Amino acid sequence: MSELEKPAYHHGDLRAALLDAALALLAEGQEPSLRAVARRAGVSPMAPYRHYADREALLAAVAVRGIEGLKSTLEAADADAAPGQAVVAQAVAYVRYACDHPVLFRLMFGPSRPSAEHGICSAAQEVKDVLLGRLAHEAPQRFTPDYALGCWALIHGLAQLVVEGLLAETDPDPLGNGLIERAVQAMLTRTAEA
Amino acid sequence: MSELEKPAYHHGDLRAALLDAALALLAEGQEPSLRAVARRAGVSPMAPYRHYADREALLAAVAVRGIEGLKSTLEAADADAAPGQAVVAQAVAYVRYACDHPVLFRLMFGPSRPSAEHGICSAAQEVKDVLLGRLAHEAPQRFTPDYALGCWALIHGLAQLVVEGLLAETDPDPLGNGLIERAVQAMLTRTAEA
DNA sequence: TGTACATCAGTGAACGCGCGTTCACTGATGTAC
DNA sequence: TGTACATCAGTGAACGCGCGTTCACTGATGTAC
Repeated sequence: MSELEKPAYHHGDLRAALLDAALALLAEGQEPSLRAVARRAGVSPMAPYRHYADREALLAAVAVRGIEGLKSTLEAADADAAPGQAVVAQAVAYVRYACDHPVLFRLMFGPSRPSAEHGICSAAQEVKDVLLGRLAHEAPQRFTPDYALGCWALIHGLAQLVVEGLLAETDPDPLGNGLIERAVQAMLTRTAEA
Repeated sequence: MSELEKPAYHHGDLRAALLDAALALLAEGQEPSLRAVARRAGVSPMAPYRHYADREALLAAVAVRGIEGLKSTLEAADADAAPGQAVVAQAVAYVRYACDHPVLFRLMFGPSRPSAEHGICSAAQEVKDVLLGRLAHEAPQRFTPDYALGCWALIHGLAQLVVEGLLAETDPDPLGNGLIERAVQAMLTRTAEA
């Protein structure tokens, strides 16, 4: 029918379509400006303002979606992991997610990330909880808030270093050659220092 | 004399002055665009092109200077640290440096960081070497490349999380209340897992 | 010591760009009677 | 069931902005003879 040919004046679910458009742009490595997102969604530059207060609000929604995606990825890795290997498996999944979606990853955790009122802070904390959830359950005696933060920082730092290419010169393929696993293993299996 | 009043047509050391101008802008939290840097240095928008090929080259020079600054800070912290506390002391110094210069820190390690040919990759690796230098010397048996990368990632990740405000909701002052020390300590003093 | 001239280091106007956002609008939808 | 009208969801032209970079230039410096 002509329903399919002529784009409806009323889009139906432009709100979601805008999010998808932004994610598509990010997947191509482009910064999702308001205009670019609207263009991608096949809509005039002003249309997004019906659904988002401004540029920041739209990007915040995208960032939250990215964090949801990371959480799902971590949960899947956690479910598939052998006993005692949950943290290492999730670390690899974390870094891979960052590498697969570098621009999105920066938006989620980087400087252009919109401010706290959009709930990104707590969404990020949930990432930490997912990361450490199984460990807290399996080995509660060694699980402390400080340790949890340390693990998150370790994994997040690895992801940052890899995604920004800071290891590229010495190590071109840290996911492929097992460097990530080994670095995490090395940090988790140290004996007491003092 | 009038030497001091009228700005010389030939600046003298515009190259260095441009770097200082960029750092001053960064210290104020502004992005140093080419035009803004020139403006700040009291010079026409085109003047920087005498000294830097383009925007990227100038920012790369700024980033390298930032990395030098971080290295000096780490070395000072290392020198002042009690035996066995070098890594923790340097972690605190690392995070503090990031908090003191958030925009510069992002430029050094973030998405806008110019690509590898400007030598930032290797400069970053030197940061790792400074971080782990004393440990390699004091306890060579536990020092491995994997462990070194893990330590760097841990500290770098903490700095990222703090500077981007991702801990702000649960922990408003992680440097003041010792959270950083405790998280690093917790990671370094674990007993073997398997 | 004086002069001609090449080179160096800056100026300043202008370009085209994409951006976020404003404004007044119009076509489509839904609801009350 | 039909109609009037409010509301909703989009359009499209225009704004002012700062940006990186181009171009042709000019004033200052240094060097060879």
